[in-house]
Amino acid sequence: MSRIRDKKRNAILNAACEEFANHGYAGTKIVDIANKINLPKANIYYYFESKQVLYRHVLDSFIQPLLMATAPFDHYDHPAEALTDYIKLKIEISKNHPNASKVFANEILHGAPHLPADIIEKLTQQTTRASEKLQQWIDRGLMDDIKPLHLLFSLWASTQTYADFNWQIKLHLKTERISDQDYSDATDTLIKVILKGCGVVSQVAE
Amino acid sequence: MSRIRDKKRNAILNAACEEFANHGYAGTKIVDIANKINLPKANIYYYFESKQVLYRHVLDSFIQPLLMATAPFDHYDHPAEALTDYIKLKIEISKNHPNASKVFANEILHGAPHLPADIIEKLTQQTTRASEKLQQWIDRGLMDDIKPLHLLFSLWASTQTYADFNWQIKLHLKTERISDQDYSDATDTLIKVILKGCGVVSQVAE
DNA sequence: CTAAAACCTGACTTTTGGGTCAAGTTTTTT
DNA sequence: AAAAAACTTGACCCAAAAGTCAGGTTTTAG
Repeated sequence: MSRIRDKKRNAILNAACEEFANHGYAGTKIVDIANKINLPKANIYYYFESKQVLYRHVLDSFIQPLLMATAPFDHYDHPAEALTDYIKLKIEISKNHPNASKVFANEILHGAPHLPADIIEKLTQQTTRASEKLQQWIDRGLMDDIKPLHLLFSLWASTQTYADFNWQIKLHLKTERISDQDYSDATDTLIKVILKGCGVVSQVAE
Repeated sequence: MSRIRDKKRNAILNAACEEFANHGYAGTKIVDIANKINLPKANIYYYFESKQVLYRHVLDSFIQPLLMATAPFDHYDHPAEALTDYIKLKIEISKNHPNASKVFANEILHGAPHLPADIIEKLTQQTTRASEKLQQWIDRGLMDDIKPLHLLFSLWASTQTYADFNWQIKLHLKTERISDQDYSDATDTLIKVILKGCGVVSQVAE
């Protein structure tokens, strides 16, 4: 049974993701995706009926993991653990899936013109849940009285930036590639500042 | 002397900025910019010789204020004041110039393909200066030992997000327009979390 | 008032890039 | 081994969007 299909489709999706990440939807040419993996353009159209459809498949291919990032807010019942893990997870995603993050960022930046409604629905649900969890912790005195949504916006942006705006990060770190050490520094700095900044009580103290 | 020129060029630059912000460079059509201000397309070409040139002028028209955001790091010699003012200023910019911020964000997101070298140079200088200032304050014990660059990345991202990703902000705040109250909440939350998170000593205590 | 300069624009050309297709080759199935 | 199915691709088509221009109108300078 043809495994060629799966293999090729995957190669195309990967190349497409990179192109869409670097040039946006409108700025991406099918022929560039094709060239990147040494295929004639027509071959792309054998596997994906249109640019729109290809883009949708790219979105689908990574959207689930991205939406899963708020999981720590469900898994733990203490802000120290949850915030720590959330930051770690989000930085990890920025490190390992920068292109996916960029495509997603592009989408949001332009008002989500291609995001299917069910994805948007899930996005709001995740955020609402995380926000409610934070409010509970605030009410229980486990952290300072801080607007949960604004904290989430800040966390989201601060972690996302290592993928979305990695050009700038590299520029200022004066490096060609953001190193493991840099990601580690980013994670540590964020965890330190956010936990202390939110007045999260140490877990053992509970 | 013809003031028509200045007036029209300005109207075009504004319309162009909004279009470029919402659709990116490649996704923006000259005819849409023209329609937005009820001009025939050819009129745009009377004032700007090409799409590229128009885009450059849009960048030039707002880049100076954006680069000025780090001024508080030069004006003050204490992290409490400097960080507070920087956050206020950046949120103010996100509030008042969301389109400029978006165009800039798009540029960075895609690896700054159109940013002139001198702008990039200024950008790194500003960041370096702010970073050095932070390090001095850390050395003088005015705040915790935190990686200055990563703190700056976080601040930049957290404030920028209210312009760049305002679609998402609106979605989660369940509002059509981010209100003054929301911007105020954002500013307060950020100042509170960051100052405390960085262990910035209160100014009077010095 | 008039000539020059600046401005305006409908109709046009050119370029770009998404999408198609017919005529192949390769792989799979029986 | 032969038929069917899956895959491949060069050459093409076409719509959209960038860009041009000739011949007009309006504004400005003297």
